[in-house]
Amino acid sequence: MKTDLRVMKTKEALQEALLTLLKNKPLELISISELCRKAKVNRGTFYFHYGQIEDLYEDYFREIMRDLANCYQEPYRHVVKLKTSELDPKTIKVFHHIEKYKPFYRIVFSKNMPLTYYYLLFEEIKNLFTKDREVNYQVDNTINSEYFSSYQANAILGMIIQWSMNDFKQPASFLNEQLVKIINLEV
Amino acid sequence: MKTDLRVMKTKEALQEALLTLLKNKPLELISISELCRKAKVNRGTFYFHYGQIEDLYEDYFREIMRDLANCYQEPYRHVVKLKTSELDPKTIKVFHHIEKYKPFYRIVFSKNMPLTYYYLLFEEIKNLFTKDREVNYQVDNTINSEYFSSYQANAILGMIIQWSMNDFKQPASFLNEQLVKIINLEV
DNA sequence: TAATTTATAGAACAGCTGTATAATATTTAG
DNA sequence: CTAAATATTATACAGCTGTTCTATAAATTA
Repeated sequence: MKTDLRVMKTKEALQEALLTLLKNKPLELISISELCRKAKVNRGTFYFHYGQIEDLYEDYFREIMRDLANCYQEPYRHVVKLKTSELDPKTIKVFHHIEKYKPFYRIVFSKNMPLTYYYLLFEEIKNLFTKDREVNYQVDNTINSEYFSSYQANAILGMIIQWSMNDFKQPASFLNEQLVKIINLEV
Repeated sequence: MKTDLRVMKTKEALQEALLTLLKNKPLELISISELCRKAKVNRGTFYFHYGQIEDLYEDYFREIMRDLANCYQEPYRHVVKLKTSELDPKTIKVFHHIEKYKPFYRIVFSKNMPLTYYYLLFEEIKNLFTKDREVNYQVDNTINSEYFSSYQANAILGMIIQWSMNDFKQPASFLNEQLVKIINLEV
């Protein structure tokens, strides 16, 4: 029981229409009606597959998340045991990933976007931290690892939020340097 | 030129109607029409003052932010020079503040809420960190203080996000302990 | 290929949105 | 207290939303 060809065709049409419309206006200003007109898909059909435009956007989102996962794994391909103090800024690729998909993240971090996307991003980065810790080192076992990952992941997201507020003006390399300095800071 | 009495009356009516409606359904399900019917205010009048329901909600929001500011300042009333390693978990009050306004924050952190509120919270906490640093200690001056504050503020928000995902089950004191442990962790 | 399943189109409906205008009521300022 | 300023109401309108229904087209399966 494979995916129905009709469904694929419909979804592709909607995807493409969305990306086209996104070139001219932000996500929150695109109506379902407009999208369907553009895609030549009946509005009822849209509702058959999705609930809101955001759900459609999510497909695109997940694709980019895959790229993020790859980017983040990067440092571990070079160094076996990771000590932050010797971590080369260049080996962290998260900020470069963001820079690469700048127009996309501009949307994700815009004020009107629902928290959903932020949470997806959060979960993605959190998982990477959790995985990292399992592989590379142990911490004080009275520390709850769920909260620890959340702390770390969102700290980085904090820098990214700030970066987006600065309209991504600084180069990714600058963010990297700052991150390494902050992590190595004695408290 | 004081605030027009009519305006005050209208805004109060809308505020009250909103809080009433919020008892039965989440913010995103409350329509402007419904709100105005409840408040006995003309829909046009609503648009005269606000753009969306969220703008109305923001008044309420700012009130709670004031409480947060007070809570956070708390530790500095006891200790003059703050060293995290000796910071008593009990002296940090942020988590208690969240716990106190649990129903409110449940809304703020729900998936459909726009990022706006998150950003307001973020700015609030960030400012407190910035102020703290100005008063209490200096850091490596090659570290950009804007990004450093963002890192720290959002790290705490990360724990709060996780907490909200756990439906605020753990007591605030647990979050406090975890935070102190994490901060004092040698990297 | 034929029968069955399932996606899509088209149309209709009540309710919401955002905007605009004119008439009216309330408030403020002189 | 009066005149000017301004907030509120009532009404209307085009367009969007979410849902439901029937007929039709397309794909899967046996």
